[in-house]
Amino acid sequence: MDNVTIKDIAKALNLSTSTVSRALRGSYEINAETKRLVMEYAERLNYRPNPIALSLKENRSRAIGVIVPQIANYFFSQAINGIEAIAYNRGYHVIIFQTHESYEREVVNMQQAVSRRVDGLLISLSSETSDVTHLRELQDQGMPVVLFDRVSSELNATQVVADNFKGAFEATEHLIWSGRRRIAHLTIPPFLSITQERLAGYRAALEKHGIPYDENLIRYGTFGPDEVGPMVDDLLALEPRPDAFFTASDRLAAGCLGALQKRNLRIPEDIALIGFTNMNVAELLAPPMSTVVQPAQEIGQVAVERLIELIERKQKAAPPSVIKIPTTLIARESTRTVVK
Amino acid sequence: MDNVTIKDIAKALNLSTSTVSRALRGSYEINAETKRLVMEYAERLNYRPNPIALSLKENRSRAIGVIVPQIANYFFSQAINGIEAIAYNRGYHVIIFQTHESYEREVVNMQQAVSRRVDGLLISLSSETSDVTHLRELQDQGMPVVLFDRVSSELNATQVVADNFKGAFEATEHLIWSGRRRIAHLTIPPFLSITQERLAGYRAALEKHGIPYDENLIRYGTFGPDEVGPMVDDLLALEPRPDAFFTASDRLAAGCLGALQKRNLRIPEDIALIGFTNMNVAELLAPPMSTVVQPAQEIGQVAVERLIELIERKQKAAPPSVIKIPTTLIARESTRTVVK
DNA sequence: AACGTTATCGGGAACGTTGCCGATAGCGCA
DNA sequence: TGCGCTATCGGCAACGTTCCCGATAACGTT
Repeated sequence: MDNVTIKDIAKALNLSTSTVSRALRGSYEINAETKRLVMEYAERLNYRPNPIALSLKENRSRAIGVIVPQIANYFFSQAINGIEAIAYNRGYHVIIFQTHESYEREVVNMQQAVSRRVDGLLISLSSETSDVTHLRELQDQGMPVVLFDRVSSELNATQVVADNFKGAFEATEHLIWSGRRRIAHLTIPPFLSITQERLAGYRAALEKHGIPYDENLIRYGTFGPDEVGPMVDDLLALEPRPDAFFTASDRLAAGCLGALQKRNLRIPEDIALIGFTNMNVAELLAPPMSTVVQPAQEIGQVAVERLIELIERKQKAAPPSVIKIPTTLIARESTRTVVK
Repeated sequence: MDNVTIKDIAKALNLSTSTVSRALRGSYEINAETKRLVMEYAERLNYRPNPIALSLKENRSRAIGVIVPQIANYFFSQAINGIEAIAYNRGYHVIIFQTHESYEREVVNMQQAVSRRVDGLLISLSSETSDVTHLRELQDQGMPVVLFDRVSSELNATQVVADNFKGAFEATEHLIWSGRRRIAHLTIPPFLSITQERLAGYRAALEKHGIPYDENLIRYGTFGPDEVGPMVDDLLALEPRPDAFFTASDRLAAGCLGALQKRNLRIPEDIALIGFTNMNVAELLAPPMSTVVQPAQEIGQVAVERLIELIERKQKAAPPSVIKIPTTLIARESTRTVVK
């Protein structure tokens, strides 16, 4: 009852494998009657071409490797959702790898993806990754690579990101407009390009409104467990105390909110809070949290579209570029203007 | 600079492919010196065996197919997280398929997974799936299959689920203990086994406490968009009005919370709310939401462990069984006892 | 001296598919 | 009659790997 091969059909019908193969792909040089015979028999036996044999022959797998730090993360699961949907429609499968924020694991995953002969690679860098030579080598070997979200400017590859500068600029300006002037920024590791872009947006907004930039207000998380509490305490101890927190991720935003609640600080009266996030329950939090929404699914879709383009038109590929997907600011209770 | 094969090594070293192959796997019948030569050369050229060729030869792919309704969902992304982690350690890769709650898509995905020659299949049924003959046929063909979460009792396969009965029982009893007696249950489609189990737990708790079961209090969602609002309105119009909502999923719980807030109903004063969920921000909601926590990651881990066991010891496999992973009730503000 | 044993290696088939090159037969045409 | 053309099909190699079967030489044993 096992897998039917072209050979089985050939034997049963007293034909050669070549004939069967060509009949199945509707070649013009096969007699219509023979074609019908083969087709019917194949249908009856539920013949499915063996993609492994095809991969071996054509040296391609019709699979796309996706390397992300973590699947169980609002942003990445939404992005993968977008990726899978498009890939499916284009006849590609998606193989998932998690780095768990480990550089070493990222390299291993990359090698495994390569040895699996994926046709292309979609990657969002781990927070430990500061050196991208492994990816550069991969590119040099001709592997189509597209980065998304956690990208690196040191790589000459197509990159798809949210418009982090603009998003951060708007978030910061929104806080300023709502009366805050001492705005802390809790963010992710500094060598990630998205961190730098957001920081730049933050600084630009401060500058525009004549607020001096204070390095002490910036804190870099490391994705470690339970690190948000101490960071928050540290910031609250500053003189004068910050009157707003702008966080760079879901995890930091939620962590901040929890930490502030535990310390009995009122939001937005004592401290305003806005996050860079994809949480769809932001509105249901206490208080409803203002957010800069990253279009995670769209980022995934655009990234995989570009990748497939690279795969299928390898020669005359569009030159590498950075594609920015606009973010949306949603103001809620957590950044309400408070009259003192 | 492309992929080195065993043939390249053989040619360069003036050996046969057989010798190289055996040298690389450390066969005893190869001269130590030759072995060293081959190993060193392979190392230098960064030789990696082609897994596609291996797959073709061994008729296995070292890949596991995972079919879920949606990746961008707290439960499933956590489950996939657990799956990937274990699979990675056991040398398997994970290929993701989404059904988007479509039966048709589920069948197609299954066929694709088969034709990709996955070594085994992990599946959580779509909400449209009432007929499981496609899976039964798959099993009959000898494909190892493990179901998780959305399982079907009509299939003689290993199934890994949360202890839905006990979880629902505890949730309901918790509501009763906190003084509620008219408890509505918003749940998912009725032909899913988890729905039935939860409903049974709910009824058992009611019965234990002498509360009559009222069919009108049960509402079945269909995963459609914006369906929660009308369901809530409908329930609120009942006489007497329910004093508690027990929801069966993240989406329903969050939807309920939002709908109740919009209708200016106080939680827990007017209505208590408890969810079956995996949201890690439940504590940060307004009010902090009581939940029955499903161990999503553990469910994924156990499921993939069983699957790999099935794959690797196909003959003397453990008989199919239903594995229940315990849930945890976390009581928060949303179900606080209210003194009237 | 004849034979068996051991150590070491090569040849070739096989996994399933495709595609290049032929092979054959029928037919039209000069 | 002989040539070329077309329609239709088969043989074979190739993709990268493993493994069964031999092959060879050196050596020990009777």
